[in-house]
Amino acid sequence: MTRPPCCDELMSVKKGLWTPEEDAKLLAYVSNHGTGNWTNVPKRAGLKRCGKSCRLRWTNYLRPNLKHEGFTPHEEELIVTLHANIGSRWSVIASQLPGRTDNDVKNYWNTKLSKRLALNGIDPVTHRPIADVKESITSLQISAAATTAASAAARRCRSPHVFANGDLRNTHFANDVISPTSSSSSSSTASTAANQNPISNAGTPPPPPLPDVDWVDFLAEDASLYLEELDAHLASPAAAPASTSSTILSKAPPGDGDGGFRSTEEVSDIVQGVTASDGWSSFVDGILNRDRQLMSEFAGLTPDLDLL
DNA sequence: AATAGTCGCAACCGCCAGGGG
DNA sequence: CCCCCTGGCGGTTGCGACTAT
Repeated sequence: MTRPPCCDELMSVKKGLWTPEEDAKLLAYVSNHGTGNWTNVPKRAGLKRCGKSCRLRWTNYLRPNLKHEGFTPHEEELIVTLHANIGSRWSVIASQLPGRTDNDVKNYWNTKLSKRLALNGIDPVTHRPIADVKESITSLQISAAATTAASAAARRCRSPHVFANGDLRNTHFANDVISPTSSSSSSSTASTAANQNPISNAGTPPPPPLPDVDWVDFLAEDASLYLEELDAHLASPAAAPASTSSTILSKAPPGDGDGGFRSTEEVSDIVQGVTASDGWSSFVDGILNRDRQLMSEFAGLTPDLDLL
């Protein structure tokens, strides 16, 4: 049943970093024959590499017109904005950044932007202020206490649940052992859940939390890593509300952390909004307004859901 | 100067969708 | 219509470079 490997494992396929000689061979082959039919590329180019590896090397490193310098503030804005609107669709995001690959964008997000968002009081998963998340947790706990009678019915449903407004308030993994070992890993886990199950039960009331394993538990644990910084941030007289901060890391479009799909046209609109904007505030306002408009038009619905 | 810890990037892995036979 | 191959995608890992002690 398992799919055979893309490369003949009997043949000694080299792994790891590419040498300049290998790069030269691949470049020479592609310049002569073009891209495509990657499975035959290693043999024809005289490389002891997997075809997939060749394609990746070309796409992420050797391809012409790739930028290898650092990301500009404008690119950062674009990444954060698009991530807030479409989630971790790195290829879509990268397509809006000339010279950048999805791997570049993904790495930059994972290593820099998500951490900076967290440090500035924005949950990198939902793009909402941590204060809102804290409030959600509190209200959830109150709600949970009042609705324990319904928990038996909810126990039968294993999918993460998201409120119709996009808030990820009550995701649980009844049969999964969630044991976050670091903020980045747990963030990644939550991100995956949020993005792969966007508004999975829109229109239906969220079930109450389960007493055994509740995602809020580890969210709270995870969030605690930077809640102190958030409190300090909010306590500071100079601190602006997170959603109006002039820094890139403070943007928090309301009610949309679901990673719901946006069409190419909508992505382009977002990009144009960033490009046309002469200031972060107007840019943010534009995004927020558009987000509110979309959420009101398609409350609780996403094309992903429509496909189900 | 040596060592441990952290960071960032490159590459790999597994899954999935689309297209062709 | 079905199966298989290929390419694409997102998540994860490995490792070298850098920094702090």
